[in-house]
Amino acid sequence: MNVENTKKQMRKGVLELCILAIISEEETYSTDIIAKLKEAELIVKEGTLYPLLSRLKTAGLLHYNWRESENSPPRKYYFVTEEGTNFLNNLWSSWSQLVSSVNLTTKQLQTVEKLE
Amino acid sequence: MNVENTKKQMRKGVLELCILAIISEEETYSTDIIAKLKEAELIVKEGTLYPLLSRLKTAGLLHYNWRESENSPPRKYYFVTEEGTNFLNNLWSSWSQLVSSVNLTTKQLQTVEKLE
DNA sequence: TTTTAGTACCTTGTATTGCAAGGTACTGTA
DNA sequence: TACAGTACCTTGCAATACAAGGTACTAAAA
Repeated sequence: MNVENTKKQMRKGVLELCILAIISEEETYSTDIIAKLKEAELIVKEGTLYPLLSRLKTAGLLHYNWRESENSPPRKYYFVTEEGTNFLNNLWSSWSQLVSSVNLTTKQLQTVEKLE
Repeated sequence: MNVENTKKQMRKGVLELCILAIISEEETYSTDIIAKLKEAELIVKEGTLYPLLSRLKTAGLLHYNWRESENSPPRKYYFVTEEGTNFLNNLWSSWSQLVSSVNLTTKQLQTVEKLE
């Protein structure tokens, strides 16, 4: 049992929220999504992102348009459907509730942190 | 793809943090742990908790003492080892970082929330 | 023309974990 | 002796992050 591993596990389900949030802000494509996640210090690999986008697409939460680009192959620009927006809102409230639950169970830790 | 399911996925790894935090606050046993999680609106089933406690025990992060109890079978009272305390601190900082990453990627959503 | 570098797309298989569903065993009471 | 309540545990499944591999397009260099 090691921290790095648990760190990965903690992200399960959360990436969906982040990726939907990013796409809902602006139509975008995979490499750019990875870059934006990286800015927020969330390192996501292609092998993670592509299957995730496919799942969201299949579930009708995302759609995409092909767009040409200079000096590179065409890109899939994703956007969030109405259904996707609802889902995103639900995810957000689930996440908010999880954060508040964790805050309650880790009160002690937070106190220690403040004392330092 | 449904919200309930993703909600479960979001808990992966987080339960370790919460359970270690609860035990670190006070020696306690499984049924009581479940009750405390429930207070924080985290519904955890026995089939989740027992394997988790076993893993943490095997990894040397937890130990336990048997204690008699009135009107019921003996209980395993768990406590966090020194190694477990280190691990807990690492989990806490991973969690804090995840929260801050999610906050960054979902800025838009939070703004919407405030406007309501 | 051929090769290389960069970008963009995708798939397969593995490890991990939450949980449903089932079970055993101890205590005190009816 | 039977039952209810508590406490413990196991097996098998579903879901997801990711390592590791691959294809295909563009443009510039050899």
